Amino acid sequence: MAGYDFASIEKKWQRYWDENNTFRQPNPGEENFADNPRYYILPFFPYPSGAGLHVGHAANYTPTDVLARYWRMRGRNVLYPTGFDAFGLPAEQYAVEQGVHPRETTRANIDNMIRQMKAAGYSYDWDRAFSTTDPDYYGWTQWIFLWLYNSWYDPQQDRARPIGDLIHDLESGELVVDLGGNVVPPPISESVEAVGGTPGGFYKFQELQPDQQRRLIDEYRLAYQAEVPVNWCPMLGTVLANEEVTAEGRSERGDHPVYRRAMRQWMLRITSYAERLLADLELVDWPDHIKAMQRNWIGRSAGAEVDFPLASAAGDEWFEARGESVFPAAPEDDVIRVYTTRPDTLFGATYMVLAPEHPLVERITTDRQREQVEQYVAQAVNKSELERTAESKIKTGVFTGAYAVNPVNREQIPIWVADYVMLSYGTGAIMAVPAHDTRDLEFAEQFDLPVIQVVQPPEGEDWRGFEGEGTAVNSGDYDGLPTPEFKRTITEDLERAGVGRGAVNYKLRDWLFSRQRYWGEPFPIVHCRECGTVDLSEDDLPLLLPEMDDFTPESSSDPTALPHPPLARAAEWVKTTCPNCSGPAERETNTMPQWAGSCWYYLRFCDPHNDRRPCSPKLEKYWLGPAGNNRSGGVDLYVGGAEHAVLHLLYARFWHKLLYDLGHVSTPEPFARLRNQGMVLSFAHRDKRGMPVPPELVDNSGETPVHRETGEELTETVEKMSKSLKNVINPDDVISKYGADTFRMYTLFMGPLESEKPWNPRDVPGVHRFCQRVWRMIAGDENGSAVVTDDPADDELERALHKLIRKVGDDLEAMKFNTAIAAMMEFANAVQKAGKIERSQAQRFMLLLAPFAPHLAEELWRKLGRRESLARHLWPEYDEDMLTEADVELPVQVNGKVRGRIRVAADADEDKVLSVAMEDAGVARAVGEKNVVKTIVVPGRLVNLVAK
RNA sequence: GGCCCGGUGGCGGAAUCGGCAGACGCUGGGGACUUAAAAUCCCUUGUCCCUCGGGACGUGAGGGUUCGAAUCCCUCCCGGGCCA
Repeated sequence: MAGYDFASIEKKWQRYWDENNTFRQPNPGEENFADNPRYYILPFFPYPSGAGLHVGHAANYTPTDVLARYWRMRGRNVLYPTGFDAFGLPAEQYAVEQGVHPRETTRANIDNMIRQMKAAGYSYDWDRAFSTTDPDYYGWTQWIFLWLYNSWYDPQQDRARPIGDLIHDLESGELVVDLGGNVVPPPISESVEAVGGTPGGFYKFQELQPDQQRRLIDEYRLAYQAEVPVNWCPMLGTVLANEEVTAEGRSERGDHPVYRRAMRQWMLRITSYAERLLADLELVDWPDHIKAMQRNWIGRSAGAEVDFPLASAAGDEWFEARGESVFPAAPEDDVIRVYTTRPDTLFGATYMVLAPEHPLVERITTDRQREQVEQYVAQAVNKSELERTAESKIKTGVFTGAYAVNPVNREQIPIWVADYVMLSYGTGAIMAVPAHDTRDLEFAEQFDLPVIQVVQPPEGEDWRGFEGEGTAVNSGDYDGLPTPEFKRTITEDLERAGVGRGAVNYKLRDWLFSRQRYWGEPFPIVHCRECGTVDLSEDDLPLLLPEMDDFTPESSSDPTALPHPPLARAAEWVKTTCPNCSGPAERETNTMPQWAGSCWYYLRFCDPHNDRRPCSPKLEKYWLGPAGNNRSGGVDLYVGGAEHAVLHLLYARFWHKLLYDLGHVSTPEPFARLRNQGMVLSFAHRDKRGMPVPPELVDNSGETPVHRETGEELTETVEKMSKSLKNVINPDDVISKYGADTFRMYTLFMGPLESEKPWNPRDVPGVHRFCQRVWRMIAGDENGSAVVTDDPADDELERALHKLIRKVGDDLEAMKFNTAIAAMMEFANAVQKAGKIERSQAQRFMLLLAPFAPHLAEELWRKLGRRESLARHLWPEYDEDMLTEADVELPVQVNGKVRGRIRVAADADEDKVLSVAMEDAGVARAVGEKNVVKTIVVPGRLVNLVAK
């Protein structure tokens, strides 16, 4: 009898699965497709790195693999793919460091990760795998970008539409252009006639010059170029997203200084979707905290926009004129527009603040203040947003010398410049109400500005700095109104007076979509001297990255250095002809950010080889349409780390909604159900000096861990795995020592999917022992023979097996892998005790074990006389009658404390149960001389007697 | 500061429609097998008291509701996450 040789068993079955395409899932319409209900389960695909797979990946891939295998055995068509998110800064930096082209490092890293995934027995459909760096894939990423570029958001229909529709509506006069350059429906005809033929303040599209027309259209595209303040990192030679910048204002990657600079960049108009991204969270089954983070990030607030005219420009005439017109779409040049969530505190506005980048700053600053203001602005713009919003008590700012008029009481208030106000939030200017806003109060105290109470807080609270709701005071006729009512009333009044209107604001900003790096998707865009920015046609995709020997970015320590994208050096590639006029033109040399490729990969997996579109509508409907419990449509189960709670998940939702609006997908949300796996931590040991000690030098045999060589006592902590702590667990090591099945089982047995838990090397052998025990049960070894028999089944064990079948199934569907394994261990212990297991019982047990320890289960299945793989064998059924027993044991409590146990028939009535309970010796002793005044019988659970 | 999640033996964790706290695994202790060890198997392992029958205490702390609370409510402490 051979022992449990996991290494050869696992290799054998991995080869078998590969050779037999066991996990290949045909699409509808393909050969061998069976018309079954689907299950689409997707782990976040990995970013291939030189370090390969770590146990954090396994915490995601193992549970999803178990479920994929389970649902296959439940007769579903399981779409269980993976791929690689391989463009971006980390891969490129790694390549630069290795001096190898990123294509090659990426390829090598992917190959290594595939090897590791196969070694862990993951049952992906490898036919569907791809990398975001494959031209066949990124061509379609570019294709989606073209749709972003060629679409606009129609607020009337509340959806994106082709840009051609906008042009059509403008040309036909269904839309006109107002003075502020906004596309609006034409004013109602009477008012047009009232001013005599030409609608005052509006242009027809045809009245604009061609280049004006082009600029207007460009302003409406969902992908557009704009001069925006960005995080410019000259050492990396690229701009960075906020999340790629640390709190200290340095690059996450490499820790280089990052500067705030205005630069012309590609942006995606995700803000158009803010409301729907928020509202549609209702449709999906996601963890509450992830939804909360998204809501937070979108940051919807309702309030009012209010115009404060400059004192120099505003007499009574200004207010009269406003009273007779409507609130303009854009404020005049001598008006400061603010956004506030608290219009009820307008009477407490004692000063105003402009963001340093606000265009008005330069114009309104008086000569006396100019030098000071300019100095201040110059230093403020280099600060990162994080530094500026950081909760520091010390506020900075400079008075401009100018004043504005508060529209509610016509009082003049000073205008300051301060960096605690962001240009990108609201209108870039605020009215400061120091009495009821902490930051305004800190600022006012710093600069000795007046503080006027306008909200009376509830009893017992200090009004100074009170930000909650209360009752109005010092607010003229509004005094006495509760905050919510005040807000409503004054918003209406402001609107009537033409100086304000209700407004909704979002913290969400448009998505900075360009990077000055080599390793990303090229933009399918050319710049033509005659035609301006021109998009490539679909037929020109994919636009391949040019071959470059030197792809390194231009690095500089000079904060004023200009970005030089590496692609700009590919002269041959850059030089092209304009698709529009055939004149000379240059290609766009920015590349897309790392997030682009992951925005739609879940869709491509449905139809990965399609060369005519990203995904056929038929396959999209089959794999992603509403089905069963999944009413919203989208991936049935998406599992990944919480660190992508906002960005990836928001970006992907945004792209999906665009594709939905344009009719390329049939549902509004991409991921119906989302779960986060918890982080895997690891024990770290340190000696007295605090130096990390690697695990092989730690002796755990005593009470406290000691150094194996020096005998020194070590401290033990649980921390994130890191090279510096020497506590990284390498899956390859675990698999070679214990096998993939043990590796998988331990990953699941550690604790619940969603909680963070430490990898404890001392616990792994426990799970391995279970695998050994199962092996011996069926195969036997030198220490004993197998206990499988063909004798008739033992009734008690049969009942235990039925309970196990139910338990494992229920736990899998609830994703409680750890308790499912515990139950299988209990069953194995019961078999051990019984000393035998009937063949069909052993077979059914193997089916239950198969999703968790597939190699072991396949091998033993075969040893039990089955010829075919069990990967698609039907999951065993349990019999409801086998779950109940004739007798039950009930604990009997006296005054809430267990004093005895009784055995009664499961269907015994209350009187019978009570009479048996009273006879129990322990119960009788506890009741003693007292009288039983109340009895509680919970059928099947317990008996409680209240004695006094 | 706000919001969310969590706190259970020596360790990871079970048990949450209120019903036997500590399943399962690890660790520790004892034993069997062995010349010995490994492997395997059996017993035991929350704390304290004990006349060995049992008893008291016990799920971060304190209070409450209830026949009964790890579970529900209130106050507080600690840890983690997100946002300010």
